[in-house]
Amino acid sequence: MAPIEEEERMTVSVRDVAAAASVSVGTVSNVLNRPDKVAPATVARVTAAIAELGFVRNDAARQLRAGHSRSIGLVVLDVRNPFFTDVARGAEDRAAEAGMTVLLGNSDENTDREGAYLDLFEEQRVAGVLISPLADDLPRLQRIRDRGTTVVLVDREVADQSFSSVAVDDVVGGSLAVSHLIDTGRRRIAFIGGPMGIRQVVDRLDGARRAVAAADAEGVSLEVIETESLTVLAGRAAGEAIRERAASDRPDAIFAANDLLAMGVLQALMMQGSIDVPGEIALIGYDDIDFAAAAVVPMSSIRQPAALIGYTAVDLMLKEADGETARERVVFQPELVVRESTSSRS
Amino acid sequence: MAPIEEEERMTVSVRDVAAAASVSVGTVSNVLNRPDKVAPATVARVTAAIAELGFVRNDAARQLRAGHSRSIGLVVLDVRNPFFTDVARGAEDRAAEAGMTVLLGNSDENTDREGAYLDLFEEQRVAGVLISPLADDLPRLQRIRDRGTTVVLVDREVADQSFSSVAVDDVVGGSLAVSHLIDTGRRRIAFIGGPMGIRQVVDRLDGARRAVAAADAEGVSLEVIETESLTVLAGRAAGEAIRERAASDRPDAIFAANDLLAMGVLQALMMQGSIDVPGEIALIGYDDIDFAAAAVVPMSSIRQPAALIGYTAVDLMLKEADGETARERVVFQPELVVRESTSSRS
DNA sequence: GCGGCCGAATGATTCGTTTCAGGCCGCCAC
DNA sequence: GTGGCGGCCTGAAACGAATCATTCGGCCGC
Repeated sequence: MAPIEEEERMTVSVRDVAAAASVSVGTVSNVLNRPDKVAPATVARVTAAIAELGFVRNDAARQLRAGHSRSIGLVVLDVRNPFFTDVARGAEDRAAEAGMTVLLGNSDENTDREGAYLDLFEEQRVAGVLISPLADDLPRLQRIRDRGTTVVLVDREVADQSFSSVAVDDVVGGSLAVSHLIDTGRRRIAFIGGPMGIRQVVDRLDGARRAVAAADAEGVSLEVIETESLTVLAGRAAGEAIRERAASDRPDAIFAANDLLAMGVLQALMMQGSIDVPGEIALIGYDDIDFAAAAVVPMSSIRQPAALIGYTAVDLMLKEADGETARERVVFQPELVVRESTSSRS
Repeated sequence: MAPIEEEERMTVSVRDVAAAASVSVGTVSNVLNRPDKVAPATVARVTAAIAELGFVRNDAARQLRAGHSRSIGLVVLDVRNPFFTDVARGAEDRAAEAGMTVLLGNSDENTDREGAYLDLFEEQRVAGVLISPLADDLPRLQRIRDRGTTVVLVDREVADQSFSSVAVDDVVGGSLAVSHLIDTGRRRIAFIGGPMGIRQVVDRLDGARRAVAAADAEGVSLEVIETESLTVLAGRAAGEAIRERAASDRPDAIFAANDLLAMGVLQALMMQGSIDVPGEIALIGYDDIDFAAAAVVPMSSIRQPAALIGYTAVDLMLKEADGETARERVVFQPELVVRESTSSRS
């Protein structure tokens, strides 16, 4: 007895469509790609056959022939960070304009995962890779580029012109944040952020240091509290550590390396209403994510044009892939957004 | 004068590797896929050649041969909603266990974009599609399924067993939320959510209605305020409309269809401290995203096991694709999380 | 009536990988 | 000495769409 045929796995190919419409495969391909080159009656016949058979193009075959895909790879540090989803949105918008797609990879601040995505994207022969790189593995990116895949750095610059890049000046951002704290009367400032392998963190801290150095005020100190990641959880841990200190030993202002951290810090400080923000401690974050404005205490932050960064990154990638321009560096300026969490002590 | 050779677009294939290592292409493929079947010395030679030439597998060719890809498509309503990024994380985890990848598509509550992603995924011959469908275009999904792509519904059930699905009982969730509001003494309840094309919204409203009907209290009313989307912005607009009403005309409790909306409503109500939450109006959201706990007024919400939903969805997809089991429906139960935004009037 | 031309359609070939039926060789058992 | 076996390797045949040099047929102009 023959086994029951479970499921008719119908794989309809151009050949089948061609047969059904009594034309050659070449003509089917033309209908698909240059319908104006085919006689209207034929187009109609082929289209009907496609609909009837439920033909769906096989992208793998297309790509194999074309040599490259119509997708763009984007590797970000943390998808759960609204800043990066905004970047992704911007990238998607520009990609859609060019009829392309964005594949989103999440390195989760983890070198191995970052590497896995890079491998994947290279194997997929994506048109380009946009990456917010974790550490300084530029040689690797260079190798990828040398093998023919365009690479654009997101939120990261590199001194020589070896890559196109889109970034925001994080040193200026850090400086803006801390100058603001000093201007509103704070003196014992703490920077919370990490790991120090991440460039953004280092730059923002650098900016903070410069603001302190440049301050036209006395007795300004800067304490650095390193965290293991840039998440709400890490922020909460850091905040709890501060809450447990003697009141005299606490900073009177905190600059968190991003809003996620800042939200965690805020939660920890306010737990059981133990520490008043901004009365006792002022708090400023970075990125100005949507939720910052809706926090327990509406949070001051440094705004970056997230969607625009993504949009521009894809733009540069397309330009470079076209060989149209030389590599290009775009740098946006951050902007201070003042809310209640840094208002002066009443 | 010959034009300068701009860039040596080197496309290294298995054939080149084979030549370099003096073996056949079949052997190179074996080294790549079943190294244990190849003599150690040969493996070493081939591996060296791969490294030297910088060979990178061409996924398109692999896929073409295999007939299907090692990716899973996931279409969500809104990437900016942390609930969905959590679902995506869960899905990624399960996919990674199976050596597969998740492609994330964002329909943005837009039918066209949803359709575009479905087309794309089908052309890519993904192993399966997980979708949180926008409206009731089941026939379309059925067609996709009939053409051989496994489809799993996420956060959506369907009466007959025509699809595997993972969902949370939103009617129960809506009921939980409103019962809680009634239990804490609220009477004039407003439901904020929309568009009504989205099933989750309708079900949560349905649950709300049931809770009102079942209430063991007098004078309970339910007003429905429809929004255009489930975003912070839409919530803010709805909240502003309420703030502008005469105090006597305002509800004393609001149930928002998700936390994003709720955050927007909260922002609007508290603007200039005009309306006290929960004193004047209690507020409860849905999803229990991380930021809910850190809101101006820590927000009560209905918790769903987001990551688990994603994980399970991939799991069901893999099972169904293996033909291992019949289609399966998994339903999780939501959970009430009480915070300050619904505490009783002091 | 014929050469020339043009739009339309053809179909063999290509992309890079995996698979699979064989082939070769050395070794063991009889 | 021969048959059989297993380990290792080979190379041709797919997979499905796109390309492009050809061919076909009809029409115009002379």
